[in-house]
Amino acid sequence: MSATVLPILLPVPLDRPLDYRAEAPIPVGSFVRVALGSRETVGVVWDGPPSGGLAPTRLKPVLGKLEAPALPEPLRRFLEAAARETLTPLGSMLRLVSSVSTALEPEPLPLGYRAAGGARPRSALERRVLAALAEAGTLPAAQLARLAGTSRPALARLAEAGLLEPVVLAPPAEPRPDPDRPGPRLTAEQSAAARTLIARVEQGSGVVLLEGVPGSGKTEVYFEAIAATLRRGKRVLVLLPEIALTAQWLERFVQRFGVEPQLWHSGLTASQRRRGWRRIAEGRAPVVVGARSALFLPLAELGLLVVDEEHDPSFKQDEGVVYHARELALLRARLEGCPVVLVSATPSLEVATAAGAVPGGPPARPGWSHLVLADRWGGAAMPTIELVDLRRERPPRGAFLSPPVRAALTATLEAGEQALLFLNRRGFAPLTLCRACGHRLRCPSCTAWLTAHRLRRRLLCHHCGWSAPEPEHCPACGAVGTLVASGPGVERIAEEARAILPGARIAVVTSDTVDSARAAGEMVRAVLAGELDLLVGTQMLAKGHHFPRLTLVAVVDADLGLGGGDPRAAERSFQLLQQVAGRAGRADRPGRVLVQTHDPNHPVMAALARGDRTAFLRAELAEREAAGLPPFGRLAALVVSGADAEEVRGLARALARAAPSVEGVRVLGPAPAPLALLRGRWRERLLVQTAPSIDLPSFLRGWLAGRRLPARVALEVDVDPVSFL
DNA sequence: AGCACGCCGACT
DNA sequence: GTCGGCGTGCTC
Repeated sequence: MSATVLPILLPVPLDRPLDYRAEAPIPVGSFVRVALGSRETVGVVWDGPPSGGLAPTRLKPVLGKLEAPALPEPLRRFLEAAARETLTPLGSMLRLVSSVSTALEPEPLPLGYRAAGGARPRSALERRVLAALAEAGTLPAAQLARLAGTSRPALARLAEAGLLEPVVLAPPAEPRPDPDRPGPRLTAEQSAAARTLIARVEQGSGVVLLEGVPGSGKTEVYFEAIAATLRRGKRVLVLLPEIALTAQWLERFVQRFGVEPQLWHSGLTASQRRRGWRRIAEGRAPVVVGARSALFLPLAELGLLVVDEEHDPSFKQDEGVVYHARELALLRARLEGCPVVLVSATPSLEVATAAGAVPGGPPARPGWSHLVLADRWGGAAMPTIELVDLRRERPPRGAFLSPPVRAALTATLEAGEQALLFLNRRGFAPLTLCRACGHRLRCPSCTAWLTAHRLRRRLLCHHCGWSAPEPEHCPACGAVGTLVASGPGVERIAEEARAILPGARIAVVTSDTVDSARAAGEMVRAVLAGELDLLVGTQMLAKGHHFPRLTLVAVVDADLGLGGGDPRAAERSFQLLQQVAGRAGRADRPGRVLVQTHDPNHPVMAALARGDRTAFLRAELAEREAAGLPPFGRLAALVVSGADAEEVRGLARALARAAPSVEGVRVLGPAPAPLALLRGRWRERLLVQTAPSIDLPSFLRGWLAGRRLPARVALEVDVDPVSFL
């Protein structure tokens, strides 16, 4: 009797597998049920020797193997590498893979019936049932019940009585995407780009930046790479920012491939997730399209990974397991042995640099290349961008729209066209203060002002969700009627626009007013149908949609995203403003973009006005190089947080003192984090800046190893932070 | 992540 | 006198 000892990885925050005992060996990668403490959980048989920390006789037994395909080897290696890179316990990574626990049991196969041998009907019902079966032979239960005018329980009774014989049916046929359906005719430029991508697919490696303005056909070009992958019998994973998973994208996919891809995003119901996960694990989904969490799906035989809207900040997951889906996509592709296509109209500085896409910047990294689609389909012109200097073109007292913007709005609506006012700030006003005593209303559990929301008549904290009705008197001095809203939010801009444009049909578009896929679809429909004249919205409006009648975009406060000491602020701001500008004039009508700023000489504004993205990237890159910031080095942010401010400060300081002194590593801080108080917890932040020669995750592990903080104090490590908030 | 174990306040 | 708060630590 030879019992086997197996290392089993569990979906709990442990950084190694635990040993269990089994009667017989179980293949590596298998999903198994085991006891953990007093509960039962599902783990995965891991590679390598058992840890041997406990004598085999003291080990708990494996309770059973689940009927699910084994976790493929490249995915296991990926989880290990991703855990190392993000300083996350390996077990926490597994949790991201198998969050759908019920999916681990196979779906019941559909039940059907056929007539039992020598069956004789003894009633009207039985005659109808047998008649229905006479032609087809075997029918699915639901269909038979319908045809015979009865119910499924009734059929079950007939089977019990021996009249019917239950049959396990084959699963319904799944239509597969057809790579050989004719796609749209590609231009010479697009075909050339598609051929390059196909060559990467055939070679099974490489990273390609596919850059092109909106409407240049990027999607159709990478569809050809998807087709080539399918012809080779391999699978495809496409990552998109959550909101870009639109009906429009799916429509184009269906047009090209004849069927819908397998979707994966947070909006799926539990049963859709279960079925989808199962399909993917069993290799029945050749193309999976999803948001960042799709990166952890158990696809095998991956032949191509696409990250569309590569620059989008929402690829960064910053709660729970902190990771950047684009960076981890590159890692997974390397371990799977497949190429990656990164797609964007406004590539991130990191990607542009690595792909050698910044003129005057460093050459492409080995294996990276850059493709540009320069032409807009149908020859639509890019809009012109004009700066409005707010120091000269002053808005009226208490208002935020300057005379040129007011005039342009009026003219656009009079011409029967549509306009968009962009301000990346929800609510009515970002601050409420007391005219009598100067008191400012702040969140009780964050270092943040409360935002006034007039539509809901409440004050909200945008950081923790705290909210309260608008008070009637000042909480500090008690004066009544002295509280005034200060500064602009989209609701206030809409109010101002209503005064300028009497009778105009105006919609406020933010996550408060458009909070579901259905609401978004309805908004898009209303704009396309010409039922709206003016949209006032946040970054929600910055991307994706094609509004042919929209010819004017005005940016209310272009300076908003700058400042704040974030090294990526300029880049992000430029990207966002460029994306917003791209909403104007997409069909045959020329677009006009007005950008209100207090600082027209700021490099971001100057580059926008000149339409000179290259010069901007080059200047930004030079600054990053001088400062040793990414992509010329790496950053990590460590945030210590807890309810006791003094304790948090002390621990953060002790952590900084314990940092090993290494050439090429700078540890800055601690300093109060930008939100020094968040959800009632005080936060101190340390920044780690390393030279390219340093392995940042290893340095962090060496530093933090064995350092224990009391459980009431948390340490969050963010490797390669995107935002510094 | 759960879950049990352990040491200090308001109750049948 | 106990029930239970959550702070702390372990899980093969």
